[in-house]
Amino acid sequence: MNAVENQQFFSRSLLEWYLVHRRDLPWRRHRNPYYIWVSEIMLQQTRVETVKPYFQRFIEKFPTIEALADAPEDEVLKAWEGLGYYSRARNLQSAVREVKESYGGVVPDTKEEVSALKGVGPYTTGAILSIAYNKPVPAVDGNVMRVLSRYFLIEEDIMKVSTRVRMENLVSELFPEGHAGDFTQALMELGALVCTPKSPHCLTCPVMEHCAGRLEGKEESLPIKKKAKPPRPEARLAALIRGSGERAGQFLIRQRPETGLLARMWELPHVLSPEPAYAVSGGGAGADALEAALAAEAGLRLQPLHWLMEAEHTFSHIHWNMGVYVCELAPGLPGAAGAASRSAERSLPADYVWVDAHTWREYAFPNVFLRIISRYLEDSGA
DNA sequence: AATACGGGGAC
DNA sequence: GTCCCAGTATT
Repeated sequence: MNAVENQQFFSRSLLEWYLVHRRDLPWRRHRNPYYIWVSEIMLQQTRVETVKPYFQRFIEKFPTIEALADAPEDEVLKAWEGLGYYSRARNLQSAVREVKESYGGVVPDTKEEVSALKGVGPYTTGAILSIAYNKPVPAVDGNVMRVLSRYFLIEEDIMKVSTRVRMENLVSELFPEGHAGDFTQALMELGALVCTPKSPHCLTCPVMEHCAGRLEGKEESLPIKKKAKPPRPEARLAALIRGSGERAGQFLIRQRPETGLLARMWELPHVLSPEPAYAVSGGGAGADALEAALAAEAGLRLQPLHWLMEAEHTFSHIHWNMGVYVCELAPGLPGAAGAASRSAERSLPADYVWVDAHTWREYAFPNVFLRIISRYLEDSGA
């Protein structure tokens, strides 16, 4: 069998297999380019099972490009809460607004236009054009790299751009005439269901007999991928600042800046700590450090009351070890008991807001703060 | 080419 | 604990 015959065998077998084994996924029920687009953004670095409920809720809340374009950003972030990589949500809304303004609300169908949209890179460009418009534009993700590296025995580091480009060229040759969308999904579906990262199910694979990786006994060691750097540790101290007097039952949250980590998400006030929480472990040293740092940073005069908990949270590049104290504001300051509280309200930094056991849920928090606040409210019997 | 950017599920 | 997942933007 020559190379061309091998490619034809691969494409035809894979396509046939897909038409039988394709999963019934929410975004596969219609050929709505907006649905495809939303699902592809959500699926970046995120598993299908995680995305399903988010996708359903998101489409219910923002059924059309128009609806998403006109929504407040806060609501979009809230709908994304817990999914991670929140710039995806903000870029998606920004791009949807662009489609509304420049393309009359219709997702464009050329490579140039689609790939120019915010948050849409080479993979998502191919996914939208092939799945929504059945155009033969390659969509090479982790699944596709794994499948191709095994079947065609490609032993290049898949982290390298040059490898992804080689895979894209390969997929372009492999597209079966008139079936671009199904073929794109077939490649990913095989990677998700059969050609899995560990213990691939080769015996049920439709192209096993000509898989070069398996014939060489290398199916478990492919694809080749350089190890990622471990996240750097970062110790932090957080304050659950509860109100007293007429602010009883409330606590203080703040919104993160426009850019960087967890941009525009809400959180409890927290600061970098010289010592990890396990060294502080609820002692006065941590409370003192927190009080001093938050005074310097936000002008808040804290009165730490007691230790709440330790919280660990790992991002891809940072590991937070966070010690959390329950605090109040020193008397005479906003939220504290005392006559001056009304007029002193202005001295709260602009990005700080009081919430209570119900209203806090309207704000979008990263997971680690959802855990901390939930624990606090349980403990306080709210 | 390297790094920033979340979170969770499978082993 | 480790891996890595339907990646993109920025430097």
